[in-house]
Amino acid sequence: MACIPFMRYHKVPDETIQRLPIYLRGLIACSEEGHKSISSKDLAEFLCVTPWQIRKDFSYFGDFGTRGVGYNIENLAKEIKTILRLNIVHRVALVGVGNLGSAVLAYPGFRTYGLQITAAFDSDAKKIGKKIDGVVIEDASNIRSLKERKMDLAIITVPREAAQATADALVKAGVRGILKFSPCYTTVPRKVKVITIDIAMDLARLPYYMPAS
Amino acid sequence: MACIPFMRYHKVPDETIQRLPIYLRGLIACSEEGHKSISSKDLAEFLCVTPWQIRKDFSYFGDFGTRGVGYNIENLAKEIKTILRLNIVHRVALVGVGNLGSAVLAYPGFRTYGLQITAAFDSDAKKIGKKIDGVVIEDASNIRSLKERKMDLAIITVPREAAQATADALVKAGVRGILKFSPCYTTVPRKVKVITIDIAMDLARLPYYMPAS
DNA sequence: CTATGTGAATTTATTCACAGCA
DNA sequence: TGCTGTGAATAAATTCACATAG
Repeated sequence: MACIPFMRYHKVPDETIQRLPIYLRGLIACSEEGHKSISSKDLAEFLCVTPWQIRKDFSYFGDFGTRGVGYNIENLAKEIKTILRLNIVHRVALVGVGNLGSAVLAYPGFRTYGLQITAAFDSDAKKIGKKIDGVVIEDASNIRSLKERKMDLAIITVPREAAQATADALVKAGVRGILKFSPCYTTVPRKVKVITIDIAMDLARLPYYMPAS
Repeated sequence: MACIPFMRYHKVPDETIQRLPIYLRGLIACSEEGHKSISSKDLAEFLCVTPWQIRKDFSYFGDFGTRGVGYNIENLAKEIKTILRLNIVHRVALVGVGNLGSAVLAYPGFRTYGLQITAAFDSDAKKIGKKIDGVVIEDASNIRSLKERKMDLAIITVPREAAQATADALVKAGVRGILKFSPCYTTVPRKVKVITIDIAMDLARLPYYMPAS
């Protein structure tokens, strides 16, 4: 009950957490179109989901709307940010400045959520000291400095073989959230959350849905 | 019943389909370690899932194991590939050769699943004709040629604003499976499957799981 | 005796229907 | 009256327990 803020009586499904950033993205888009208020019905239509799904998801955390009216967009966005702990700016470290790592480093989409990559590491001596998108590449052995730099979020874009060692180093440096692009399982302490994006795997399940040509 | 091959009486959960590539990845890894046969218990341990989950997932499609023994790795891998329609090599088109697109173009992980990017498109005249990872960048207007080139899988790595138009062009060219990195919803005909990878969104839900520092 | 395959039980998530408030 | 918030009903996925085959 007490360990997660804003949680009400019921346990929050992980699916709900996955949907919150979608809602946030939608609200920000609506806000940019100049709207101040929106009903669950309209937001649902905009995002191609159902109104009751939206209302149920919010109900786990509090009463954010006004009956008969709808939701104040700015306020609701702020509430979601607070739930997701995105109400503060997070500085993120990236390990593995190869093709994919460089692209992620330059990816503009993080700003929407108040996330910014402010450190990059690689083990290739030729890359150390170079600057990509304003971030100086440091030697991988410097990962340990993340503790005193108070950075606890990281992105892993190293080859599969190096993923476990990288995760170990990050955990040792106090990192507690990892977004990993390496296609493998990685063992971490219970308190550390790892989310894996496996690009090839996602592409690989597309043909299943495509009836024979 | 008839439209999806290998399906048995029960409806197959989408979660099962999402897990099949994980099993495949694990089997390939085991095979490379020289193993010929494996039990659901050992495979489960290796992949950090449960044995009954694995057995249940396979049971939707057929009897692939031998009671008292386990599964023949090579055979099971072949069965999964057939289910996912990965038993043939798929040629994939990529649209949007920016930072992320270039990285995806050079990504080595697709080979595991018999997927290869053999066409790349961009609307920036300065990029047309250049070669990245052996693939010549073509003008986006050439997307229409995908029909006669018999390519029905595509990756979208264009900015959000261009995603819908790109998807429209791809669908018009006969593409029926799309892996999209653009963070937005895209409308496509029912028969077309879109899988979205939203990098920022995945990073954005990490802080939720991290107890206050 | 071992490990699969699967109906049944359980748990979990989604959908509904409507009470309750502006 | 309109739209939220939520317990109850439904649907779905996971887990279990055991019959079955090698």
